[in-house]
Amino acid sequence: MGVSKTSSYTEIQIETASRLKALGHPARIAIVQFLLNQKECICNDIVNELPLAQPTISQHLKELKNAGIIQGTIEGKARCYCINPKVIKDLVSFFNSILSNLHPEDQCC
Amino acid sequence: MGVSKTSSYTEIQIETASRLKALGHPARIAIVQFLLNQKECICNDIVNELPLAQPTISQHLKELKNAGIIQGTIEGKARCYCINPKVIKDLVSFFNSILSNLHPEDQCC
DNA sequence: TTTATATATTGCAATATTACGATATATTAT
DNA sequence: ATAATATATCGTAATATTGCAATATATAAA
Repeated sequence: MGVSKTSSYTEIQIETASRLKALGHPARIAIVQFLLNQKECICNDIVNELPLAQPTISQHLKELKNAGIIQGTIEGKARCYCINPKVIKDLVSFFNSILSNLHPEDQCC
Repeated sequence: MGVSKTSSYTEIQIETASRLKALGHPARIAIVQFLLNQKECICNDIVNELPLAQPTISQHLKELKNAGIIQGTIEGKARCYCINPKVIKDLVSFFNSILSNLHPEDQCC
């Protein structure tokens, strides 16, 4: 993605961006929404649900995991992924703090 | 970003992903946070605030604008950017709906 | 032990992103 | 008209992302 200057951003800015970036792809949004509806959440099920090959799904799951959006446990030959509520709560807080810092009377456009 | 299969995602998934992607970069998070503290929000001010050249800031602003995160009006030789509250509210709803669809008792990890 | 099943990793091609210098455009000031 | 200021656009190099076939790994079944 070109030369990224991460040096002068805060840890929180970098972490938030990384989480939002992880969710910034339709396939990964779809994966998260699919996981919401599953008790048993196994990669192979997702492969049947999305128009993507198994390695691609696996890669997307890895990115969601690296960003902390999902967690996974090994269950025999299967994996069980689920959503990490804390990260989602953090993101709600992030956007709510944007909303509460908006001053409509100051808006110039 | 390689061959992206957008065909079989819903409009909402695509739109949400596009907005989150726009916010998925520390510079753009920083820009949004900077705009929150400004009445007069002019690109040149941001250039002095961030470690990025003017064309790069301009490009990031364009991406935020394309994703609907910010709006801009022309004020003489300056631009006035501000945040679009509706999009932020939509994102809060998106994450809240994830939270409300999480069933802790079903979590397998 | 062989086979089937589920997922991960590797390698690679196509494409997107990031950043910036140079330059264009457009407004304001002189 | 000319110069100064503010922002946008173009072109391009460096790097990241996306997707998949091929293959590896690891568990379970026969």
